[in-house]
Amino acid sequence: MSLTVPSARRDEIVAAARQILEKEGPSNLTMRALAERLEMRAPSLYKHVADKDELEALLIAEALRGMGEALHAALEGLPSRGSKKRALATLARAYRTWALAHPHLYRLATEGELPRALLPDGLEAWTAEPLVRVTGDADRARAAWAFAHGMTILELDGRFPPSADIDAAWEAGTASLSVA
Amino acid sequence: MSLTVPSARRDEIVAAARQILEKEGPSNLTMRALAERLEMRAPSLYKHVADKDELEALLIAEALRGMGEALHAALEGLPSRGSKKRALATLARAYRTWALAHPHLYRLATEGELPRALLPDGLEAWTAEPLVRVTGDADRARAAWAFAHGMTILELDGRFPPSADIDAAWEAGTASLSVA
DNA sequence: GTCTATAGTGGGATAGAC
DNA sequence: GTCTATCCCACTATAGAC
Repeated sequence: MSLTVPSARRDEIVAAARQILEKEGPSNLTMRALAERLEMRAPSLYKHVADKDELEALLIAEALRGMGEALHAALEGLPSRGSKKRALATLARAYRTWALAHPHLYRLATEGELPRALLPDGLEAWTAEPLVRVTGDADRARAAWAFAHGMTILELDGRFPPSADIDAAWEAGTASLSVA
Repeated sequence: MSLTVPSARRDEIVAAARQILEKEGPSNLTMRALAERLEMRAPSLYKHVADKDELEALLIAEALRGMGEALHAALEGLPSRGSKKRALATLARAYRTWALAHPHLYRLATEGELPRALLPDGLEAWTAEPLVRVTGDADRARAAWAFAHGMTILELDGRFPPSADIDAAWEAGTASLSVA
């Protein structure tokens, strides 16, 4: 099965996989369960998708598009000559909101190695673009991304104690991280 | 098998498990492989360890102790009235160095849920203590921890492009994150 | 405390007929 | 493009003898 031949059936498969992933978590996303939801037999899936890795790459691409849309949209609502610090906080809020709304998709797209060879060209960079624009510098963008990802994944993993004021920690970070 | 009954044999099992984990990664740490390394049969392991979860908790405890030692030691070498900013950078270096030296152990201890019920009381707090001391505040400590964990896990996962100047990103973050 | 034997579960993937 | 049949893999964990 070649990589990028589009097909309506395949889109249905990816949509179903996404539903399973988002609602039941990664351990329940098996080729068998996916086939069952589509009312077909598992071996038939392999006529549409090379293997599970390809399927996951298609989901990761959806995640990157979704996150990218959220981040680009967050910046659009802002005055173009406004405070960069404020823009960073806005971006951070959009990032966290998207991740908490799609925790399994967020994890899939941000944990472990990224199967770059299976992703559309330029998608990764497009997703990250708003952050680079606000920080004005690749090093600061990476620092800000690391902070946001760290906060997000630690929250998703239940690493902060119940008493922790997570909003305040985000605030402490975005207020002090340097921007352009 | 009760939780905290110490035993020499169990220490050997944990040590062997750690070797496998560190050298061959988590997917190769199976009860079978562990038994094989110890020249015994897998079922015999269950006389010493309740199950794999308990074994992993013992490894996580080792990781937290190791990281904690590295962080406490890093602060000891510093003048007690020196710059907090400088202390934060020192701590960050120690954190990163430890993680890169023990990537699989680092992942085990920082990814996913922490099995707090199976860990020694106070260990988690002791590991984090140096960071709280330097930032002087729980919110800032969490922000700094999120930054450090984000940088580390993104580096371990190969998320930064080869062209990225990871040292510079660390520097950008630690220089701007606020301290006491 | 070690063994043998094995249960029980689940997964990804392929061959070949229709 | 779908099916049936099946393979092959791997793992955790238990029962019961010694």
